[in-house]
Amino acid sequence: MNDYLSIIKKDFIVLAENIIKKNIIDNNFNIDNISIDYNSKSKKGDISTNFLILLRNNLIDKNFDIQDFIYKEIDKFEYIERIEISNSGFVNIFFQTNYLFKKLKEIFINPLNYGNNNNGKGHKINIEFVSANPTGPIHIAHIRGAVLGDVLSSIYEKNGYDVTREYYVNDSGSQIAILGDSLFKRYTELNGKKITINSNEYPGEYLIDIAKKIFDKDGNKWLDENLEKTKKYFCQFAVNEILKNIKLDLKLINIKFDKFTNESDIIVDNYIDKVFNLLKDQKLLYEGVLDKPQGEDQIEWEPRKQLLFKSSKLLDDKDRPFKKSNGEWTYFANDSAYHYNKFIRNYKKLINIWGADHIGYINRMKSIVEIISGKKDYLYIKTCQIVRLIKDDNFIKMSKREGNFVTLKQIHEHIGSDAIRYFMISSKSETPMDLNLNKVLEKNKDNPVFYCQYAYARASSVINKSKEFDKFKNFIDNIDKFNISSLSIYEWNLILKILSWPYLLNQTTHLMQPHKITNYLEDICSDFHSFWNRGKDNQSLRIIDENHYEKTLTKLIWIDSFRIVLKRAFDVIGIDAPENM
RNA sequence: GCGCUCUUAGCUCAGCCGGAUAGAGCAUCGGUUUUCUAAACCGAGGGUCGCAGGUUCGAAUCCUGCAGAGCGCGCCA
Repeated sequence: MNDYLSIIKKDFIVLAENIIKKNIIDNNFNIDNISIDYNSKSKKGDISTNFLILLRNNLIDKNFDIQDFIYKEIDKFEYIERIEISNSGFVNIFFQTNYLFKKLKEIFINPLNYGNNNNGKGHKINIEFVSANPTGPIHIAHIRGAVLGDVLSSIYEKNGYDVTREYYVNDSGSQIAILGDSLFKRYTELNGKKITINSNEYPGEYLIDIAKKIFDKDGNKWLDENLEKTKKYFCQFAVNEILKNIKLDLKLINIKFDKFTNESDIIVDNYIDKVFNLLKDQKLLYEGVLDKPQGEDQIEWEPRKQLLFKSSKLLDDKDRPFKKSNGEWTYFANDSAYHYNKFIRNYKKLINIWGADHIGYINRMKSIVEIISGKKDYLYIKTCQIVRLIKDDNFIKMSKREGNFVTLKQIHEHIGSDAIRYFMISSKSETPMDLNLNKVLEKNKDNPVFYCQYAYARASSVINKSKEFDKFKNFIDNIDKFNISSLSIYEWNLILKILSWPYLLNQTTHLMQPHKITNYLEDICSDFHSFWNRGKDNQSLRIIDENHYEKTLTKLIWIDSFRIVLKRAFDVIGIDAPENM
């Protein structure tokens, strides 16, 4: 990475290593603690660093004049204009403006890839997300994980990883059997029978539509068929239809998966035996009885002997059942088999996105993947807290029992793809989110999606305006005729932020926190709107000035690079970059 | 009871592998349009960073305890 922040950080590390070699500081000095602060409000320079404070604290000879030493060393950095050292020891760094503008020009070498890097070196990683049971449509509880997984995937791609977006289809087990039964009931209803849907069955009206398809195709033929054959048929038909609709719904917000893995295939291919043997060899399985859980409604609990996984030896707080007391594998056992399957597909790393209701499941899964892979942090699990919808100042009430979840399709019809995608990643996924459906539709600065897209449209309008003048038409061809003396402090501030995009993108990936991107967007767009309005009072701050070619050219260069960065950020989030609004 | 996650301005949230005076938007109040998009901008007020200790040059950030909220806790997935 050769953005200005990565470069200076690297140079500081080299400098620190030299200082260590010269026996000026002791071994307690930790290079990782060097901060490069480019975005704090309190900073006094272009960037600031705690470098000197750290050095001071680790001096071997307390009388050594480290400050003077640093002044002299940093003087050798050709891209630094000057530094100022605060009383507390922060080093405030000012860059050479020529250097910064040179960096700005580099953006145009390959604008579509600006900010991308190859840290991933083509390594394969697997990101599994959504994986909603194919028993009903995608709804509000799935959306946050869906967008998060997709955005994380695209971030990893831009960091040079080969990403597989994967969906695990739970197409087996008792819930699917119940689904098949519910569908069959709807089918008999179409054939004139009166039905009642039990509380554990699926009441959703989508099953009526699916039943109609079978009825249109086969008439009443299934009423008298062999029961086992019928059950199997209705299960499969239901899963296929529902999955088809899930795919269509996800497509509405531009989410596509590279791979769907069926639980039934994992079972058929017997991966579970492999995991079973692995655990047996390591003596991590035993027949035992779990303690009574302490929840409220555990009245019917009675002790039962079953096969347990000794997950408490690893990361978990208690052991977990691997087989049911009737000898069947538990869901956890099947899921372990699935993770084994992912492991042998040679991924460098697995990432799972889970809803908050699975938090209690994390440690057992990480434990077993540790056994499977032999690596400590092979599996990373990112969790999403719930989203509550607010409309007209009230929470929209949802009940699983009544099946009245707000579906993705409904939300999409209401607010559209851009708003869904933007808002779903705009806060830290581990924090519960309230989404106000009225606010996200507003076309004003209350709505950050609009606010950022509007900045893009404004910047585009200048670029388009410039094309009305022959001399500015192909300004990029004359990129070397710039004159940076015409730039204001507001513009330098924006240029610094534009140039921090590659660093930010890399940091976002490292921390797996896409909301950093929306924060960045709102920050840089706010500065842009602010600058724009200054041009109303101060003619010299306006971009296009027919009579001053070099000045206009220079401004067009930075404003076009601003557009490039916004476009890259929009691209990662997956929202539109409109030139007109 | 145990585990995990969360608690920052009236509201919604950033900031968290320790760093300078804790930031933004909304809401409230007051200003700015003959101009490249005012769907915008500028300014003001607003804080015991849940509480209490600890670690240190320095804590919203790390550790411990406590309180509150959410999720979960054997044959559901």
